[in-house]
Amino acid sequence: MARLQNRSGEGRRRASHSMESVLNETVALLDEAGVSALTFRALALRLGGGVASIYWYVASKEELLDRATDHVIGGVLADLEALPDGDDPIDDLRAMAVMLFDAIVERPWLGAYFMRNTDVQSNSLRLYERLGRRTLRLDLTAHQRFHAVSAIVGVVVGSAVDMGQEPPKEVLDGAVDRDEYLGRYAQAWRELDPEEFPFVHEIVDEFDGHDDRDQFRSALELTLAGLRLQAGV
Amino acid sequence: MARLQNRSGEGRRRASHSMESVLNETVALLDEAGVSALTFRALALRLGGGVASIYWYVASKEELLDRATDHVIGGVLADLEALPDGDDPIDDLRAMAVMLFDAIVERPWLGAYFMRNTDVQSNSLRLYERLGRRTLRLDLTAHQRFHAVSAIVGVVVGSAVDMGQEPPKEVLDGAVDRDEYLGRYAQAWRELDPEEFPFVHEIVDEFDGHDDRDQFRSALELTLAGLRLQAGV
DNA sequence: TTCGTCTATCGAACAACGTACGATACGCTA
DNA sequence: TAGCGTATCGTACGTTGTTCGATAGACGAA
Repeated sequence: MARLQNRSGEGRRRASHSMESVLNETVALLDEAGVSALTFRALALRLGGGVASIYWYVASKEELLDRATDHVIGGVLADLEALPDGDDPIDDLRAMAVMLFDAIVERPWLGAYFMRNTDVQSNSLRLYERLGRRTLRLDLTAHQRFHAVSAIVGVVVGSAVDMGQEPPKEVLDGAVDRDEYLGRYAQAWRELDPEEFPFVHEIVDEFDGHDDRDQFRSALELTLAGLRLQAGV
Repeated sequence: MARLQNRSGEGRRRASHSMESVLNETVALLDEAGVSALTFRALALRLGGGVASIYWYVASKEELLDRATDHVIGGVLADLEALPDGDDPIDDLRAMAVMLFDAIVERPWLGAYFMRNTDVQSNSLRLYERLGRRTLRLDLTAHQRFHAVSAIVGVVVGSAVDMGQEPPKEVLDGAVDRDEYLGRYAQAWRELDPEEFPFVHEIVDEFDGHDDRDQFRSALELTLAGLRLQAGV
């Protein structure tokens, strides 16, 4: 039945893709509706082609995600390289970390895949290099340098993973906004026994309506302060 | 055909579960073979029952993972509460963070689910409270306190997420051990252009065969040093 | 006992997913 | 025109989370 439509002449055109278009549509899909929306079928639909075609460009979904991640990290890297070198390496590190974090805030799905496989993600490796290079002017051992950069990346990723969790669908639908969602948790916390949860009560107002960027900045500041101490600058 | 076996009299006994046994087998499955091995069918097999029975205890896989996580966090919490209060709150915080981290090292799957939903994960909330309470004796604002505890949890989770990634199956099978796996990456890095990747070359020997615990401890130390500075103690 | 009700279990089916396979269209060179 | 490498696609397979309706067992009321 349906086969008759495929006779040729009148039949549906074959789609024509490219690595670029595949990655772009993958990223668009991830941006619009999160990781759970990225399926080979949905992606094929967007590309106007068949499901199996995608496998010509990518061997698995894992590789698709790695490549999509590296694709957008490439953009972040370009922005990062446009950043001028300042006098203070630690200030530079902060600026870079904030930039990376902002990119992940814009695309929360990044957090889960960033830096997962530097074979495929060559831009991630370049970004790691870029970060680390700023530590070369600090008075540290190679050991300390390695750990310092890992710590900074850890702060970024750690904060980002928190936010990378797909919010409940009520929030995704827009039926409930983020502040109200946070507020519900805050309310539940407020109803806890103050004797048993003194700390939670102390900070519940801070938690309610808090900004993820502030939280990240504070964590980063602590790490950088520690690093500054270690480097003696 | 197969239906004849189910006549009764000679038929298979009905299984009898409990929330405890469901969670225990879930944890056992996760411990033995990782998140990808946790399927309702595999779990049902272990429990000696049917697949649908699990849904009497849990509404979804997500809830199963949340409850399983909270189940083991309960144990960690007990260990944490056995820890004596020292003179220095920051030393106490370090001890607690290390304890939590060690628990996640033992069960890498924990990292991905810990603290995801404090509705279900009441033990995680208690653990958060326990951590935060140590900051009450520091000279900080509520704002700073909130961020400090978030930062510490962030360091733990951030380090743990790195390690929580399921290793390639060659490592899981035991065909390749972790050091050799790290070594391959190190080798690939060593073959990069030293002009283009000076930092990667500087730290490749540190990366090769590095201990995740060291890496975590260093990151934690930086954060705690920053916190100590902030609190002025 | 007999009935009904509440708890718990289970087989079977469903839709959606990642993936494999074989067929085939298209553009090029010989 | 024939052949070949590139690229596309319909289709099917096995596995997954989840749903549904049936039903077994325990226990108190009649």
